[in-house]
Amino acid sequence: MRSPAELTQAFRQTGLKVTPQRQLLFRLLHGNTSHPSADVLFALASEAMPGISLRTVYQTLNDLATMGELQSIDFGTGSARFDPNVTDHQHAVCNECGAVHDVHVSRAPKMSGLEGFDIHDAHIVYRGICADCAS
Amino acid sequence: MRSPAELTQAFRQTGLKVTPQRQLLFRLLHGNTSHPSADVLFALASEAMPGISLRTVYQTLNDLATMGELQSIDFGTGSARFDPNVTDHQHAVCNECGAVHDVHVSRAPKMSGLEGFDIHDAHIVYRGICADCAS
DNA sequence: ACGCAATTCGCATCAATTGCTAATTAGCAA
DNA sequence: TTGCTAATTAGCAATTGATGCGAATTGCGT
Repeated sequence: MRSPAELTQAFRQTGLKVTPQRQLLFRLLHGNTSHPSADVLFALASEAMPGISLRTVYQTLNDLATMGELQSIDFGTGSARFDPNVTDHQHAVCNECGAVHDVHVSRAPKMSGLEGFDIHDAHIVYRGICADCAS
Repeated sequence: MRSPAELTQAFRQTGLKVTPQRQLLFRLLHGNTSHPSADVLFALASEAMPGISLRTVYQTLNDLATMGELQSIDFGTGSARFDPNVTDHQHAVCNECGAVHDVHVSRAPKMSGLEGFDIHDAHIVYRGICADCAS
């Protein structure tokens, strides 16, 4: 995801308006590696801006996802997680605390057993116990 | 997942009863590689047994999952998919028709960038266009 | 500063799944 | 075979994450 300043330009160029609510979400998401859910972002946003609507949080997240500025990922944890890191990477999910960490793999593994499938992308999810929960 | 006959034994040994509804689901699931949702299974079951409850389908699927006879997988398609194949394999999901295919990878790729994470398992989801939809 | 289209926000709605419970039934034992 | 008892069924209510809707508000180009 680009910086709040760059997003402001991008939104206006697309015909979208830049409201205080959106600016706040830009700031909360930029450089955020915690893979927050909409609920968590709503809680964070509410601290800085009491009265902001959960509906607006969803709206802005969807706009950002549509623009390719962040990706919405379903880890099966009940609610979607949002990741402003759209570069090539994978995820490790802790079975204990639910935290999602960014990881990298050398290269995408080849699959076999299916002819003629045109692969667009591959997502890998590692599950286990993170360092914090192991101690 | 084991055969309907073997499951019958396993259920009784666990103190669970083997009802006609469950026997039907055993048959519908055994050897099934279509990764059906609860809804689809309910539709199939309803053909053979009109009046069967969706609640019962969920109940039996949960029982089977608890016993390790099948796995419930969330591909982010809105509803859980059920896979009676519990051997080591991965999945390819068609972005066009939503079909889920079983695939295999030579070995799980090593991840880097996260120290002290104890990996229990890794799931890989390939997304793209299947052979049928490409033509 | 104006005007219009975009946005906000609260509420209703939706879809997938689970909770609850009265009526039924499987399966063991006599 | 019969009876007993705990498990199961089925229908409906409830729950949760997310979206549709619409009136009031507000960005922002002119």
